[in-house]
Amino acid sequence: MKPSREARRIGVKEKADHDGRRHIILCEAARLFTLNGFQNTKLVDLADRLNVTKPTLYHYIESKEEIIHQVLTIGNERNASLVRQARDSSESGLGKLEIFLRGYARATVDDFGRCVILADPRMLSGRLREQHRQAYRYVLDEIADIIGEGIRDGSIRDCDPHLLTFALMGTFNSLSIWFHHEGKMTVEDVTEAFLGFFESAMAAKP
Amino acid sequence: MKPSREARRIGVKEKADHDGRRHIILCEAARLFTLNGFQNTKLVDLADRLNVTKPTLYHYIESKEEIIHQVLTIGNERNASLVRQARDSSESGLGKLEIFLRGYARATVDDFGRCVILADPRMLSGRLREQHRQAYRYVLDEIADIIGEGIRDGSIRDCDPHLLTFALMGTFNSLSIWFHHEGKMTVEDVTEAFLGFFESAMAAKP
DNA sequence: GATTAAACCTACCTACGGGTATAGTAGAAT
DNA sequence: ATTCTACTATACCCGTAGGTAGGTTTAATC
Repeated sequence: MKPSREARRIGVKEKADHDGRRHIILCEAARLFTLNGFQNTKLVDLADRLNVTKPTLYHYIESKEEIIHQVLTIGNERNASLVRQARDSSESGLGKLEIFLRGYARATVDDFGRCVILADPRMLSGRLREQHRQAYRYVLDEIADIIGEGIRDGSIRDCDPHLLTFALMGTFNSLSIWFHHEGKMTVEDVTEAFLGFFESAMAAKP
Repeated sequence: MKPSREARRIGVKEKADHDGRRHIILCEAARLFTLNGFQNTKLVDLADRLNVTKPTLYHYIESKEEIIHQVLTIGNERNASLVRQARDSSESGLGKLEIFLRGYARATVDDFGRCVILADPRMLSGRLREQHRQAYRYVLDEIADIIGEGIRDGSIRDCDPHLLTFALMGTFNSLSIWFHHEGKMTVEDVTEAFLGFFESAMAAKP
């Protein structure tokens, strides 16, 4: 007497092909990771959320580590794309930096962005850890480059570009910890306030 | 035929009474936690580092969770003490804020300080998590208070105290991730640079 | 309506790591 | 010497969670 499996096969979700479902899994994983942390998120939890059992997950993914890695890759990719978008604009260094930061702030408060910031890379082993480290590093270096450009073109006050990068990223990354969409401030509000705080660091002295 | 236990009982370390040894355990734990992460630090690793076996550890501590909690408590205590120290000085709001931040920067790059920032409180369960949350929160609220005081006494530019707190703490907390004592800059160097970045946020407009 | 491939499930294996039961030793006090 | 306490080790338990073997359902296709 099978328990009347009426609407089975809903599983990972009605519509969507293999890759589509795989992506749904990653989204839900990112959500759970930010919600409960990586180590606290069991594969069964993930499966449950998708109305599926664990082995079904393994139809779409190779291992838990792969899920984490994929989530981080998606996040890193987007950050990299934001950085390119800023860099390829025809603004001054300062302008590019602001373009990036406004995009980054928004990215930082969604599930993938949060994972990138909150994930402890030591969770990953060997090759994957190195891969993530490089992707993360790439963004930081590009920002430092943009800042350097701003210093040269006179739009940003002279300073150590890497230090300013760390300071800015530190501030904006903190969003992923304390910012919640239910609050009274929007990400945009906070972003403008943050940019204001760094006014003197970023605006060149006459 | 016992394996010639020459200098045994060295264990947790020659000199030091019970509480002393307990503290040594916590120090080494903090070191390993910052080095390898919490979840990646096995109790056996900790025991090994102290030339002791796991059961010996349990002579001094109740559980792994207790170790983590104690480490966090030590870190939180020190931060609280820094905050009080700043608050009880007779400086302006801005002066107090700077006193705190200079102390905090130094605290942030040692093992206990790093644990406080890098630890995922979700690791702790129930009461302990709440306790840590409150201790952490206390520091943030006090800083916001100090900033508020600075705004009122005219030493700090008008702004949302909580937002400035998040921005500052975000920047300084990032130290615990990327700062290494082997680098060419000292914490003090970085601190002054960071304070410079926030100059316009913190210096009141005339 | 039989065939097939993708999707899915039940039931299991296994490693790992926190924690313990138990027993033994060192040294101080009696 | 005996005994007591603090300390340490060996050997084990056991829950948990990642991962798998192998069979079943679904739905599209012939």
